[in-house]
Amino acid sequence: MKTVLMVAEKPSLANSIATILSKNQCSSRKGSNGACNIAEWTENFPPTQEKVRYKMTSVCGHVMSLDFLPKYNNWEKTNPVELFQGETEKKEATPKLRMPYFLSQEAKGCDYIVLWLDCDKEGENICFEVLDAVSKSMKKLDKNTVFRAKFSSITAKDIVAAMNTLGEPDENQSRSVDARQELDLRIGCAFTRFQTRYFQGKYGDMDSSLISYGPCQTPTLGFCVERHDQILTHKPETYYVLQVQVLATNAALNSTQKMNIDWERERCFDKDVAVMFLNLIKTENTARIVSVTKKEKQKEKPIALNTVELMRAASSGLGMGPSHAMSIAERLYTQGYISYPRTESTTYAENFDLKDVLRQQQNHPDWGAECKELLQGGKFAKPRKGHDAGDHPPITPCRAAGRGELDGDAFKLYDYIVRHFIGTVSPNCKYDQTTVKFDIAGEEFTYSGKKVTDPGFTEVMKWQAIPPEEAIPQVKEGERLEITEAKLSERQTSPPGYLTESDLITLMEKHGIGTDASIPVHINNICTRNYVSIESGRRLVPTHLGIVLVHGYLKIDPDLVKPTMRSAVEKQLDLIAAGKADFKSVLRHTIEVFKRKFIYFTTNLEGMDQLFEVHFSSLADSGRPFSRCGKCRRYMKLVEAKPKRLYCPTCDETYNVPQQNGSIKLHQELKCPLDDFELLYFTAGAKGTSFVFCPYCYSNPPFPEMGKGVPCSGCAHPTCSFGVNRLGVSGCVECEAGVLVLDPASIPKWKLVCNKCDVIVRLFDDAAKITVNSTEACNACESQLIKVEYKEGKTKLPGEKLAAEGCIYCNPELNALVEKSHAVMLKRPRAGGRGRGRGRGGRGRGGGGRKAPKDKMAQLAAYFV
DNA sequence: GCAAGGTC
Repeated sequence: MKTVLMVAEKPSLANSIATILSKNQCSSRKGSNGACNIAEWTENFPPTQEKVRYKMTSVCGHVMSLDFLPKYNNWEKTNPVELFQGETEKKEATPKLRMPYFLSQEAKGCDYIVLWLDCDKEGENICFEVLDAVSKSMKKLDKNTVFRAKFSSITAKDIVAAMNTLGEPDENQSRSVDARQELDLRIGCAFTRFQTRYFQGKYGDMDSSLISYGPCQTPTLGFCVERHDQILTHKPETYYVLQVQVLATNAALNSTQKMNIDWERERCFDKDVAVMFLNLIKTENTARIVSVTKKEKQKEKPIALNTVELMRAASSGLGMGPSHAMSIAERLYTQGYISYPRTESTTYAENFDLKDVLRQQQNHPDWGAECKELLQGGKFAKPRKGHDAGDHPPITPCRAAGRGELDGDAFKLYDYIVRHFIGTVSPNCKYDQTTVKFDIAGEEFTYSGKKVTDPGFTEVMKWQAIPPEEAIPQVKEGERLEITEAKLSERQTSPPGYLTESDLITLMEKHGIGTDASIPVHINNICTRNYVSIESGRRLVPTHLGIVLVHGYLKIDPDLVKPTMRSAVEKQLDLIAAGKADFKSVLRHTIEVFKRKFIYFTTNLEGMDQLFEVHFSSLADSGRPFSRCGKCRRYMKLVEAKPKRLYCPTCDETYNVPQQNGSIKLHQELKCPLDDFELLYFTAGAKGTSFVFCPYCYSNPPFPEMGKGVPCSGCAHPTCSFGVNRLGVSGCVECEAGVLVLDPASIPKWKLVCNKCDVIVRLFDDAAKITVNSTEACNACESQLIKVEYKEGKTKLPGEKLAAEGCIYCNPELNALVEKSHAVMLKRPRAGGRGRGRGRGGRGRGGGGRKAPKDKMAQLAAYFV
């Protein structure tokens, strides 16, 4: 029997499609990468009309992603303009998943392949990534063996229809995605590298380690700054409002009611004119009722919920950021509480059982009553028609969850999704609107009120309810009401507020900036890059850095920040997708345009730089004198703003320092024997890691194997008293390559620190002195011997001994005073973590955990022999 | 260390 491999875009879809096509008769197993499932069954294959074995699996989004060749990785050596031509390569998008390998394994011996990727351009592109991965292991790959399934919803009807009308993948659409990837990469990286290096080399207080540019993030920032500018340029204007109060008397009830009526002209900017109107009104004692009208009105219920609306509601109503909301939604989905949360569609599938969803919720303490009312009270109303994007159905609840079942934010979001769903199948909210029109000396005034006749969906979506207003008194046309007060009120026009996150999402959606899945990422980006901060009410307030950047682009080349740029590029890409333009020529032309823009930008940068100068201080004026430079012997300054660094004003050079939280101090005014720079000591507190480092070597490793950002404990210098050759004790008890090195400054909480991972080994508390005997190793385990000395009265050695020398693993007296742990706050615990230390001491021999340290020492020392 | 796009 022949075999058909079928691939969907994500595991959940593979499961749904397999269940539908096999009529729930498939077996299922976990894939070798731990993320994907493989479902199998036997059934007829429409294109060839033969019985085949089906194998349905999936990828997890893109298999590959585009990047530059490694030779372009060095920011110092690569001129950013080269990035418009530099060679690129496709790399595995998520190496951890080993997706190409997984696909090629599963494709072995398969005769046909059916591609069930999402029916959009990205999906089409993933089709070809999949084909590439299986090309070598499938029996044959041609027009007769490769099929593309085109479906518009995940319903049995659609999926079966797609299976019966298989087509072929669309290379043009896929190529348009290739083009987009390449453009985004080249443009983003060129601008980002250029402006990061330029401004970081000049200013010391920008507090941002990366000044990024991107075709989506920059326009997103642009929206926030545009609003900021509107606020700043707003000039308050004084205007005047006529305020009139009349008295309605209800003889039957023997009651009166005061009514503030609204002037039809609303406001007037000229004081003299306003005073004239007031004087005119004052000529009358009564207001004549011209008309009383009552109209039945409706407030429309919502359309079905999609991702963007969910994010908006979460931000404005629940105070949750879009990223946070989506990660919760994802969890609710995988736990089976809601349907797939990433969708553009706002219309339910025709055969979707809406009432069944209501039935699931009808016993819920919070909204069960409303569900019953819809089901049994005959109030159920057909949902409004929205948009069908052909991707996934709208977001709906899948099963009932009690308040205690989900934690705080998860329940809040779930609560919203359920209420929104119930709202969509509820009647509209109906109310009567009564409007009373008045005439006073020829000027028109109105008073209106709403009275709810049927709350409809607002019963369950309470925040949408029409607030109860004062009832309209029983008044009649022609009646005259006494004017009890008439005055002029002086007010001022006020600026708009800063953009709310919800406004921003709307703007992004409107201009096609990002997609439902990437909108939260772009918003996150502009926050973490320190371009905007989120203030109360989730409003986005741009920082100095964000404002200066956008103003700079506007000065030099507004295209760089305008939202229209993205859509212009997408139009070009659509030509490729439609087969109307050649991939290569569109790409070449667009790259050329942006390269010119880039060159123009870099040669006209003074425009932007002038703005930076106003807001930021030069490197020379930043930081405090700290340690001596090895080249000029003068003091360098420690700049604390991100990225933390040392700057030598004399040499005009900067040097990297550790970026982790912790403190940096001078290390006993000692110098690196290689370059004469003063040594520094970094410590993340008593429980954290600590090490000695040379600021020059830290940025410019003296030995190729040392790498950047390596402290003295990783330095193979043969005689320096801080190198691994003098302070190294043994191989790390956990990681492969690390060596445990004595921290010579850790007195009295002595510790060994791994020079590769976050293991620390605390030993000999309160000892006065600890030294590593770098010439003598333990016969049994090959660790270097350690000598410990205590002051009188402090010793913990047996028999009140004041000093001892031996192996800290094999000598039981010493081993008893050794304790292993992890440095806190530096790394997250490893996945599937191997516990936090194994209690007292690394065990002696035979534990199998420790590696022979001597080889490593020998390797390092070999450099100098 | 850069982008944006999928998704886990």
